[in-house]
Amino acid sequence: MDAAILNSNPKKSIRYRMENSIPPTAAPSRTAPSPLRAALDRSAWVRRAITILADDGVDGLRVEILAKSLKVTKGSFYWHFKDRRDLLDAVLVIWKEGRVSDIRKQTQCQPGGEATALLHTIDVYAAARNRKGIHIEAAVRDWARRDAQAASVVEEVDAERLACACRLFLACGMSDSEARARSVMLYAYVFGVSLMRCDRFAPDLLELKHWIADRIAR
Amino acid sequence: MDAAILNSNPKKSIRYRMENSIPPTAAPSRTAPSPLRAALDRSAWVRRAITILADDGVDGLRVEILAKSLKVTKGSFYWHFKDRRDLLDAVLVIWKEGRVSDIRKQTQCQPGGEATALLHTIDVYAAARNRKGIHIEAAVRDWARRDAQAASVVEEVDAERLACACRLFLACGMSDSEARARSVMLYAYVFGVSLMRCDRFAPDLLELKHWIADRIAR
DNA sequence: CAGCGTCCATACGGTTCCGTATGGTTGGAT
DNA sequence: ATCCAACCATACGGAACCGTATGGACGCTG
Repeated sequence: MDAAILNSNPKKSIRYRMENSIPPTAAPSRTAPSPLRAALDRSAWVRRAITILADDGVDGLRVEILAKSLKVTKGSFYWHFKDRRDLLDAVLVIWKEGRVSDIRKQTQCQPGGEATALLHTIDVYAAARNRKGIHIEAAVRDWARRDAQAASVVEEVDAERLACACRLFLACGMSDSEARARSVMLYAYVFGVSLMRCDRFAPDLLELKHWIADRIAR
Repeated sequence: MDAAILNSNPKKSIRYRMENSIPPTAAPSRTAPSPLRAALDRSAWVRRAITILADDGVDGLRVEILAKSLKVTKGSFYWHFKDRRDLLDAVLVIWKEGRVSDIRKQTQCQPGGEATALLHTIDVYAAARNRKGIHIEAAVRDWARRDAQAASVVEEVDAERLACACRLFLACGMSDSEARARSVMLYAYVFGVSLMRCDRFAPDLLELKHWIADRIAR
């Protein structure tokens, strides 16, 4: 609701062939044709970029590396994107959309099922199985420490997640301040475990996590 | 081609200064010579390197940037360090020593004061006041995602911290598994809050933090 | 078939950074 | 006075990348 940043810019699909000042004249022609070798589109570049981001961080996300990863040259990249910054912004938009839709899906529940939905949310987000998502999350958060745009996106995602959790806590009958405190505790814990290396300290990590989740949610 | 023969210096294979962090206790006559412009030593380089690491991450820690930050050229750097990796290893050693000694200092207490020591530890580590330490922590942890050496150091630091907290919980009379679970929850929370941007969501963050700390430690 | 838009390859100049080679300066020991 | 070791500057080759310029292949359309 309060999302002030609406990304409804219709001119976002400008191709960057030349710096001619002529905007695309509507171009109401049909969708992408299908040549024999499937042409890459923006989303394919962004998807692969997110994979590289997860592995190597923002500073490791280089256009020539990315192009080589897609078996093309950067001549293709600069047709789809104005520059590297343009790619990074697109990555942030896609990541934000995915995180917002995901947290809404994870926290939706029937009336009365809020407590189990909370435990489910903690379980999903604190699980080590979704390693790629965790790596992306860590990379974006580290990126946000030095980039204002990334910081803004992280803040919006955090706000959405906190609001989703808070809604569940409130539905469980908690006070406003307790619901907010538990929400902060929930996500702080979830983000924290993804950073820690406690395998040696806690061989029974799964049981510990269940104990902790129970203590956060109830 | 035969220019090496003209050089009368027989040993020129190693130009950079050896020996890592152990101060030379031998060589009694060798005190610090004080030229007009104080010469840099390894620790000065490492200290400044950690500052840059906090701001720009590992990938932003470049030897030419670092040298310029110290008002010298990299010719000086390569006298003190074998290469960039040598500097990074030294950074890890110094960081680890500092974190281990710090957590031991924070968690030491008189018998009977374990509960307050726990609250104090949470308060110190979750406080946003030590911003530089948080940034270093985040940078090192992100670094550890792609570097085995850094990952090893992070693991050791985490193990030491978990052990320190666990000791306090055990002294409070908790069972072994509960003490370990609470330790994991404590540090996961502490690391997590340092990553979150919840100012907008929780204007009364201090009260929330106290509520959370009480719930973790008690 | 001629023309145009789409998508990609190639080539190039420029910047940043690494690591090495080598020379210069300084202060203390001999 | 001289020599040496500590410490730093300068210069260089090479690699990795960025962004631009330009042309080519290919399919669609008039």
